[in-house]
Amino acid sequence: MTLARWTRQLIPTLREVPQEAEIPSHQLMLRAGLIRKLSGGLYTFLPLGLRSLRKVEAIIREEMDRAGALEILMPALQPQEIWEESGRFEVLKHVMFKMNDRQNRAMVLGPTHEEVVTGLAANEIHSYRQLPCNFYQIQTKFRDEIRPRFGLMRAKEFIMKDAYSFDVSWEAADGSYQAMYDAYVRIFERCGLRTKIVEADTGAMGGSSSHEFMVLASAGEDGLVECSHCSYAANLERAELRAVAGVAWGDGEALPEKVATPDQRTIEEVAAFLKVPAARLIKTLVYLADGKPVAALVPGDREVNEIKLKKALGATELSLADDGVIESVTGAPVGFAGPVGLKLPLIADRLLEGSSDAVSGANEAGMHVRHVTLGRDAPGVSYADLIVAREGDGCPRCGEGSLVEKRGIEVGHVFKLGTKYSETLGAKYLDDGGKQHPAVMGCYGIGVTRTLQSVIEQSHDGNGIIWPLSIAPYAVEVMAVNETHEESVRLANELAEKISAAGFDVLVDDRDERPGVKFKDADLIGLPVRVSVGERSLAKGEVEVKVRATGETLGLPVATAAEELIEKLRGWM
RNA sequence: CGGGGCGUAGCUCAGCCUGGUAGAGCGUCAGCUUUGGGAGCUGAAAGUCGCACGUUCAAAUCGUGUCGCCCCGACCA
Repeated sequence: MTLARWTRQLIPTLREVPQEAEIPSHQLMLRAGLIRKLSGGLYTFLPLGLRSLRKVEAIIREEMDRAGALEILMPALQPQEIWEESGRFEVLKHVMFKMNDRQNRAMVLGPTHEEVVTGLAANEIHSYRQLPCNFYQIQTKFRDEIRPRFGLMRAKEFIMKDAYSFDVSWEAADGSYQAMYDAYVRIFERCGLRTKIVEADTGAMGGSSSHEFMVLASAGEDGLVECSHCSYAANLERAELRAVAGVAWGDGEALPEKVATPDQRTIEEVAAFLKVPAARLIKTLVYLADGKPVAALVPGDREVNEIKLKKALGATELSLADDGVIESVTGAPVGFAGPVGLKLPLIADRLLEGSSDAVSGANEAGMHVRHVTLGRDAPGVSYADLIVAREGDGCPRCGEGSLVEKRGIEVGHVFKLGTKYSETLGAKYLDDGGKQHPAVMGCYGIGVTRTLQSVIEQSHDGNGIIWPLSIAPYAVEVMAVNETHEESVRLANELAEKISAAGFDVLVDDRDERPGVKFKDADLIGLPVRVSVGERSLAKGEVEVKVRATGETLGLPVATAAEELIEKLRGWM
C-alpha cells in the first residue's frame, strides 16, 4: 500500500484557528490541511482530505454493490426542460444554478437526479423481468444554498451518493427500501460514525415516508426528538404529539367576556397582565394558504409547525399573513386576533380540543376575551396535530416515555417515493399479463463530503482529529524523532516499508523539525497509530507506538516491532 | 432577503476613536546553535491596509457606495 513522505506531500497544517471556521470539524479540516476554501461554500480537497474522501466513497461502493445496486454516472449538467416536465422546476428553481448553452438552451446544474434517472428507466426498463433494479452514483451536486455554512456541512457544491430503486409494487419497493436502510446502517458503522435513525419529513422530494440518518452533534442543523422509553425518534419537523385532552381551565360554564388589555399584544404580555399561564391563551395566527387567509390556533406556549399545518390544510404554499392582511381580516391591529367571531376557516391543534375557559384575542384593539370554550364559542373549528414537538412531550408511539430533544447532522436520507416521478416521466413496465404500470420508486442519498466532516465532528479532541482506521488518510504515521540521528531514520524507514508492505497506508514524517512540532502535527492530523523512533526508546531496545484514540503508548522491541504492530492493525480492521 | 460582526503580510491580530514615514507574533528564505511535546540568535523577503468615489495640504484611519467572508434568522434536501 501507499508509503508517502511528508516532505513530498502537501500537508499545510495551521497552528492557529482560521477565523472563518466556527465549529470544531471545520476548524480541524482547515488546520490539518485537508481542505482549503475557494469561496463561500466551495472547497478544494488537498491530498490528505482527498484520501479520506476516497475511502468513504470506497466503503459506500462496496456496500451499495453488496446490496445489489448498479453504479452509473449521470450528467451534472442537465437541460432545464426535464425539470419542467416533472413539475419540479418551480419548486427547486431557487436552489438550481442556471445558465444557457450556445444554442441558448436553458440548462441547469443538477441538485439531485430523480428526473434524469427516471428518464433513463423510462427508456431502458420495459418489463417486470428487469425489476427490481437500483441505480446509484457518487457525484457532485450543485445547490445554490441560501446560506452555505460550516465548511463541507452545507456547501454549494458537494459530493453525494444517490440511489434510485424501481419496483413492481409497493410491497416490493418496501424490500428495496429495507435493503438500502440496512446498507446505510453498515456504511455509517464502517465509517466509524454513530448515527441515530429518525422518521423524517419528505419535503420537496415528495413520497410517502422516509428516514434520516443523523449524527448527533451540537453543531447539527436539525432538531430531533427521541423517546426516553421506546425506540421512537423523529425529526422535529416531523415529530408527532401524543393526543391528549385539552385542558379544562374552568368548569366551562362561564360565557365569553371581553376584558380590556390595553397595549398587551404578545402572549407573554397578556399572560402577565391577566395573571394566567401562557398555556391558557389561545395563540391565533393568520396564515395565507395558497393565497387564502386561514387562522391557526395553538396553545399560547407552543409553536406552530408549518409543515404539519400545510399538510393539514392540503396547501402547497403557506406563509404567515402580513400585518395588513391580519388587520383587514380580524378588524384589529396585530396582537388581538382570536377565534371568537372570526370569519375565517379555523384550524386548531388537538391540544385545544375539549379545552375550556381559555383566553384569546377579541379581534378588537386593546381587548381580549376570557372564558373561551373553543368547541362552544367557535363551532366551525377543526382539529389537527399542528405544533412543534418539544422536550417533555409524551411519546406518540409507546404512550409511556417522554420526548428528549437533540441536535443532529443529516448524513443520509432514504425515501419511499412511490409513483410520482415514474408517472410524470413515463417510467412504466409491463407485467406478466401485458398490462402497463408505473414503477414504484425509492430514492436514497448520502452526503459523502458531509459524512466525512461529520466523522471529525464526532471524533476529535483538543489536540486534533481522531480518525477511525477505516477512513484515515493513512493508517500509520512513522517518524524519526530526530532526523539527524541516522539510526532512527534508518529504522523508521525500515518499519515504514514493512508496515506498508503488509497492506497499510503509511505516512513518514521525514521533516527536519523539532520533535515537538512533529508530535503536535501528528495529533492534529490524527492518524490512528503513531510510531516514533528515537534515541531515548532505542536505548531500551524499543520503538514507541502510540494509539491516537486512546492515548495508549507502548514500547515494542526493535526486532519484532513491525510484526507486532501489523498484527495489532489487522486486529483493528 | 432581514439583523449583527469582520476585511491590514501565508496564519492570528495590533494600529483606526484623536488623519501625518505600515506594525507584532507565528510561518517562509539564508546562516549558526539546538533536537522526545509547537526552540534560540543573526539577517532577509513579503502588504496598491478588500475595491471605488468623496472630504482634506495629507486617508489604513473620516464619509458614501460597493464587493467578499463569518454568525443568527427566514428559507432550503
